Amino acid sequence: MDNERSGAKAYKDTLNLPMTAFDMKANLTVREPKMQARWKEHNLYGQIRKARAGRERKVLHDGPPYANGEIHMGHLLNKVLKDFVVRSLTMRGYDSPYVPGWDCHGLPIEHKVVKDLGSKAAALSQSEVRELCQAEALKWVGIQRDQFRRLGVDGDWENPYLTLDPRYEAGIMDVLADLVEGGYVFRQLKPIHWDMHDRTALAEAELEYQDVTSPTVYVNFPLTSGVPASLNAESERPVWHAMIWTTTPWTLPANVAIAAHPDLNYAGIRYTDPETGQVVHTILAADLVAKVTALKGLAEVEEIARFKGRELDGARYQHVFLPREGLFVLADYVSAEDGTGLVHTAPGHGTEDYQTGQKYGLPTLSPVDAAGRFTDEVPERLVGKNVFTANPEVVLMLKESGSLFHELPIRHSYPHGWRSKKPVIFRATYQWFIGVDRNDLRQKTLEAIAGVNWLPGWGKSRIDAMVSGRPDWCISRQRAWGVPIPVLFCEKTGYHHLTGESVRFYRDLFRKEGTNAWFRKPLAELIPPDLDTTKYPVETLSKGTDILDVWFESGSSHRSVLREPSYDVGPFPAFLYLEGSDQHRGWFQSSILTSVGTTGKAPFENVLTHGFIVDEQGRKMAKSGGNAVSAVKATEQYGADVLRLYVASLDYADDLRMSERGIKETSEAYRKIRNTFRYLLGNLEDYKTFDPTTVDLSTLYPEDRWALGQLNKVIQDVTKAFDRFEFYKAYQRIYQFCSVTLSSFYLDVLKDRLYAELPNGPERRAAQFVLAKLHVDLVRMLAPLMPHTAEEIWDVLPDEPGKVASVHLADWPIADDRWDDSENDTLIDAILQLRDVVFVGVEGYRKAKIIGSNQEATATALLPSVTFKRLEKKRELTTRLCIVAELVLEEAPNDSLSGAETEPIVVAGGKSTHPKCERCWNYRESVGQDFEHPTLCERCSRVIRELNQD
RNA sequence: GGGCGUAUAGCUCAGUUGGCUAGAGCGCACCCCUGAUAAGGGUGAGGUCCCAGGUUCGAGUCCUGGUACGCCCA
Repeated sequence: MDNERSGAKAYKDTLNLPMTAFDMKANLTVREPKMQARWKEHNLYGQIRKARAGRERKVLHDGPPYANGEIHMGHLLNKVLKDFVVRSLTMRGYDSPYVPGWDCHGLPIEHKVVKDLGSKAAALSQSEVRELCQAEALKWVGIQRDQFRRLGVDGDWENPYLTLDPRYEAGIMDVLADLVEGGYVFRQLKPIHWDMHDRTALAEAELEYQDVTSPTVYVNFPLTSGVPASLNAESERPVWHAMIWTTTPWTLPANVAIAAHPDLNYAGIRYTDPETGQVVHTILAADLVAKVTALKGLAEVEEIARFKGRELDGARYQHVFLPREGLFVLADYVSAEDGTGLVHTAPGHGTEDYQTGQKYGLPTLSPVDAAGRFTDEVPERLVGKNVFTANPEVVLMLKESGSLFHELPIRHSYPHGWRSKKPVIFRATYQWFIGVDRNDLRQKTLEAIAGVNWLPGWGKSRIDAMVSGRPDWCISRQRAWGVPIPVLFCEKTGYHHLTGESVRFYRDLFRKEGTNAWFRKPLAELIPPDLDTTKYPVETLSKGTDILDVWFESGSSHRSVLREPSYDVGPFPAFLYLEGSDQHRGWFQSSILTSVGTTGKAPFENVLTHGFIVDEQGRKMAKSGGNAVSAVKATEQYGADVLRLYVASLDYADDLRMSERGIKETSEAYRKIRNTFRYLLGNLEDYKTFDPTTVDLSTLYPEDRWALGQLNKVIQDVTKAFDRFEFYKAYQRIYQFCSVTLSSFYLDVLKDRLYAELPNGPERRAAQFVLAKLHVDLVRMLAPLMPHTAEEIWDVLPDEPGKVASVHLADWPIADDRWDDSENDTLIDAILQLRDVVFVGVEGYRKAKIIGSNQEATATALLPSVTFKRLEKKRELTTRLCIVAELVLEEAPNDSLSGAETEPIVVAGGKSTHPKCERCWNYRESVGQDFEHPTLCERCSRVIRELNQD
């Protein structure tokens, strides 16, 4: 026994078992940062730029994330997808630089800074607040940059674009100057949220909702014309009224219209007012008649007629306490939910009212000053009063005029200022706009949209609908942290100076000193050359205090970055923009509007969008919802390549479900791929000393040629998938190839040859040639998806002529048609079909404990005639691919294969009667025939003999 | 409430112009191997194709109407 065992041990030492320094354990959290440090040290990005210089450019232009907070899964998804694109374009041979950007201005940062300052905020100048905001923004730029780099996203991280960079700010001015010159920019009243305590404008995000009690009134406005015909059937022709309801009586002085829904049913009713005894004819929504009249307990209400709201369109009425007429208009937002179904409309005091006003060309009245007091545009008894304290007075006026139907308080949610905690109002102020219909901007933009390739295709209809329906773009904000609208205005005349020339004057100034110059410099130093100071003396001038909408800033990146030479990411327009589908309203739209307005062209040729990260159940990931998976923590725990692979495995066109479990499953897939490479590397250890060009291609086995042919198909499919940005198809193809084609079939079959044949014999060298080829092509296709692991593998790969220092400098693999052999493919496919059947049969013997491994098994298969004729002369090959001891093939009589006449079946089998070769563990007839090596098969004794000769 | 989108095994995805007894990989269960070993191999079980109508000889695929979820508006 001892002898035998030591003999087996001696034979084992003659095998070529796998051996590699490539670790099975990925340990990505340690390896990846090291790899990244190496890339940084060798300036890999710079090397790639140099290597691709002069090639055709395909530029993915980065949309700037907001420089605030740690990165989350949405950032990870977006940046990783971009990295897939940039890396694959680069490997395909394009010059594809990537300059990441950040959106640095805006409310959230300013809000945070002011909040942190607390009571100290009031003591600081605007410039000082801006300094703090800048520091805050730069802090997050630094943090996010490190987190993006940790994901393996490659780009020009040393020279990113920041919207607070003077270069960038100058570009914004260029865009503004062109738009001003093009006649798109104008000033107009618009209602905004106003805190009358702090005398400041508030953004939506600065509102806090609290319950308050408000006085509400039902008011009858007398019609002066356009009474619906059905109400005038009677001969008496009474005065008809329209009844409105409002929770803000103080806005009635600004009333200019009453809105009805075109399709809603309205009723004309007659009742007797119990207080005055007057008979009143009025109109309100038919469904609300009962509810409203019940408020006053009216006994007798007579309905005269019904009609659709659209019949009121164009009718006129008399204001109840002002000497002017108002107009009946139609609006879809009107409902019969509450009130009267007729909406008091004051364009100066509400967003919907304003939009309706714009549509009908109504004036935007706002007779309220910054402190919330009525101006002298209202009846004298109201002038100077605070709007809220004036409410009772307004009600009194309604009573006196006999128009008040009813009054009652209600409790409802009402917006308050985040700082003052006081109720806010809507107040119309002058804002700057870009007129979407000036110079056919909307039409031109729609044409530009039609010329862009939107992926997925529905992106086009989405943005088309948005642009078609959007109102004029309000580009001014009443904040400190942003790019100023550089306008000087004359306090005496109200003249506002904003011209192409003046804006370009500031462009040059900002380029040198940044926009802080606007806030710091005395006005005398900010006089543009084209401002006539004889007409508008300096002492009558003031600086505008508005800043630009941040969407205008980021929407100017096609000018500030693509056309800014110091960034080197041109040309304009860009090859691709790639963002979440929310950017159809955001960045894509602000970019195309400013680009069409200034150049007549879209800034992008292709726009690719992705969905949103949702949790396992498909619900959105909310920071507060407790279902969010932290991108930073997940990267620390599982490694960037695993998360990248996770992203790659999902179809991003739709929403992406992400969960801890999903990451774990991807880790499994990662390990499978890693182990497949480890096996390849383990069998290539001694291949380094071999020149693959000396391989005689005729020594390749049929399965080798087949495997190379399969690789060709993978290359073709994966290349197509990358071309279409369908990364999940690339991932699945590669993964299933590794798992099924290689691991469970080809590599399993290859073990015998790799381990047992002569190390440098033609049999083993042929196999190694295939392994090397598989390796070098697969690793390059994986490089965009898992750059760290690909590089790690690349390091271990045998040196070949022309092998570059990094896989990321390598070229994309190309299918080699030398391996395409359809006849051979048909043969192997037939064997694979047989193999499946044999395995089912063999599994039965295994379950019955007759055999253990396949190597012990024999089987007899009945084959359809066609298959039999194809395989009968390939018995050795067939047996080898099935990894069994013996396979007997028999031709089936025509009638014996019931049903499926094309399918082989296994009719007999069991354990082989041949002895087991002690070296290769195959059961072979030839074992025992060699006198010197009685426990070996013929092949193994031959190999041993040859080994001993050396 | 409106616009745009999505819905096939536990998970990720295939299912061309209607012909499916609906596929793949992973996961899972069971088994084998112990010379890829914190690896590797095999077999197998999983699906009212979101729901309800309709067109058709026949619908996962076409039509209509819902439901759920997401993005953007209101």
